Amino acid sequence: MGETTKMTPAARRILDTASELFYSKGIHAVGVETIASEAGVTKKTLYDRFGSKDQLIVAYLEERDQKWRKHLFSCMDEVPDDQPVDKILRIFDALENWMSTRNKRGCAFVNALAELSEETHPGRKVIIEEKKWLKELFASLLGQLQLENPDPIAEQLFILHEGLMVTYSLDIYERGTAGAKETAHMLIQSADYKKEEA
Amino acid sequence: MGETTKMTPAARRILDTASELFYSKGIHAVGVETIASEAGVTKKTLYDRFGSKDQLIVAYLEERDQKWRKHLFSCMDEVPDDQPVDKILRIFDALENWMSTRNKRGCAFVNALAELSEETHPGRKVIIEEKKWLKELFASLLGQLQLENPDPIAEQLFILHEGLMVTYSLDIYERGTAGAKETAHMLIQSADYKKEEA
DNA sequence: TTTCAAGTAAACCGATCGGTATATCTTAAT
DNA sequence: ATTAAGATATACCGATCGGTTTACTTGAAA
Repeated sequence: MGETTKMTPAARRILDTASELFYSKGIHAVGVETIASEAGVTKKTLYDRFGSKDQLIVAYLEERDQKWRKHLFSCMDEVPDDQPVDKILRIFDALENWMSTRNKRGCAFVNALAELSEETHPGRKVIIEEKKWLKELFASLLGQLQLENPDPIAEQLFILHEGLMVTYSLDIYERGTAGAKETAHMLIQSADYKKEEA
Repeated sequence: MGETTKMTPAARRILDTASELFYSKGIHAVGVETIASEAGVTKKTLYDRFGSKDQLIVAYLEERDQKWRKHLFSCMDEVPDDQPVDKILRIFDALENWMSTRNKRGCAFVNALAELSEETHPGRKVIIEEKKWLKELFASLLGQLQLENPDPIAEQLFILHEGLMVTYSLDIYERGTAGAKETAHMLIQSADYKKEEA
């Protein structure tokens, strides 16, 4: 199910239903029978459109990845391109908004990775690529500053981001993501700038 | 299965087998039949000792919690009680050691929480208590310093810890936990100390 | 007007799920 | 010597798992 592929109305309903159930109940805990009936569709239609449960899982992960990136960019687009520090901090704003609306059960990718233990499952690649992409996003934004060595800082920002995401569902924070944003700011400020001479 | 309860040899084998399988394959992906046969035990013995799969899951989580705390304390005990900063940093050493030996698939508690979606499942309490306990451990160690407001820092250390743990299995770090330890140190140093006057 | 993709309805498949039942054996404590 | 706990072996239970099959209907494009 490629990025620009138009889905049939039934396929759309199936994927929407599966996405919600996979995230809220877990992948293995939800059967195809349940998905089909909740979507108001027969099992045959589900298999005609998606081929197998595994492929439906992959479609779920790919679409969630797309939606998250889109949300992220729409938040970051509000800050001008020549202010990379603010853009980085905006990622944490985007996360807060994302979590409070459609992320009550932690990180969908981390959760899915916990269930997809088979090394060869195609869903794993989607997940790992998503994580690498985010880490690289931090790195490329830091790269716009004149930092001596942006990668270690990008790594810490990424860890901070992931930690915040997985622990958010524990409901133990009073200040939301504000604290993490301050930590992120501190991390950026702690970096050494390139020496201009030579 | 309380902390000091002596298990029968069969029960011991069952729990060991279940722990390894639950962690490596996921909870829902492993059936009681598999656990019993891998442990060299009949299903009846499993049910005689643990009552149900859910109770076996709880025993798994409780024991893993105990082992982790034991490991943590044995690492922290090597640094004197009057050096709380080093004790905090030692938590990150303990984490590195723990992860490289028995944590190749991320955080067992986060993974289990992803699969236990039912709000009433007794395993959820074990997990959430474990996370709260760790956050409080950071807070109490910071409390030994004369900090103005230790809780927000404890929160950030906790997020850092969790982020490192869940992302470790992605195999994208070259320096292991060293970077996170530096971030932790920076966080502690950033805190304001209590004003001595008044 | 024909054709074809998209859909419904419902039965069916072997395998596995968590859990129970019955009957027998071994071993250590009373 | 007797009892009771811990264990084995094995068959069984209804329910659900992912997936397939056959037959029929609908709607829009060629």
